[in-house]
Amino acid sequence: MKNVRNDTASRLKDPMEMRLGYQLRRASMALMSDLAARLEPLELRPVEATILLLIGSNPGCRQGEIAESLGIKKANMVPLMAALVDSGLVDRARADGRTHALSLTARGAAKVTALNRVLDRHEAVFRSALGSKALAALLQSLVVLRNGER
Amino acid sequence: MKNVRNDTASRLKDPMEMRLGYQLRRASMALMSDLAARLEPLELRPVEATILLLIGSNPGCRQGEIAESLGIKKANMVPLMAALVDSGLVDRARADGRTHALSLTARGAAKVTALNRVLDRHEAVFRSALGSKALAALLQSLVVLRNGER
DNA sequence: TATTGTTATACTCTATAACTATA
DNA sequence: TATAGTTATAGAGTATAACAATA
Repeated sequence: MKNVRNDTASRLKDPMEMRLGYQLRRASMALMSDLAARLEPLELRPVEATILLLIGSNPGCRQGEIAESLGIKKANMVPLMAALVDSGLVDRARADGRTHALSLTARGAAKVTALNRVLDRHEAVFRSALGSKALAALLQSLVVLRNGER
Repeated sequence: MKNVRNDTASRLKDPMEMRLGYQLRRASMALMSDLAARLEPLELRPVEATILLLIGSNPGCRQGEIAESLGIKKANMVPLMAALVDSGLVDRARADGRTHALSLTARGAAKVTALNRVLDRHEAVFRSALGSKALAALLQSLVVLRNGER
């Protein structure tokens, strides 16, 4: 016997069980950690993956637009984008004197193809755990939470 | 006119719109940021708040149990707990030579009371945006995602 | 010998202010 | 004068390894 207080496994009583924000965060962490592990073979982190997807869907976009869309400060985009350009996945073409038009290179596009396959497999696990009805309701609720916050 | 591509506000097309993990993370961030702002008057960060709640519900628990329950490495609990003890919210009583029994001080208990009021107000905003049926389904789905991850 | 808490440390993420060069 | 991108930097958050005291 390991513990006096509790035969099963000394689990603490959890007062956050009914707290929406807490459960949301823990669920999000579970998915993020699964995703990060699955992206490792592609040598991508989750942020880099979302940036590539965004550029792929919006060729010619600016760095600041991506930052705004992802909720990242523009200052923090600099090293992220530099890494993607350096590894030959993103092309940065001068648009005017202060803006760059971003697009995927051939290697970047191939990476996005592989990436989407990984994402599909990643999501399949969790989608099937929910069922399609609960899944649709969940996605809907998440949008409400994200937009109705203030 | 600000932009050539899009009259409205130059919003990028969002390929992550249907991605569960992404929406989960963004919704979680929205709630976390609202919560952090509401906790500021109490001089608590979200982590500290959850630690206080956990100690309040599990008087006599060990530091390592809290770390495990919250998914925090025990090494990172040290400065967190030290701060809570230093500010007079948590009492650390020697249990045996290597463990401490944690409990709330009177000030800590009062803080938790105020904290629960803040949490209730915080959640009310988001709960009412969803409706009680969607809310119950959401909480259920979050638990499934968190436990069925592997 | 395994466990609890600790130290030291490094790496990532995030936030702010100030700068440049262009528009 | 405002904007896009950049630099530098500071603060959180998180991860690992190694250690002391104790069980």
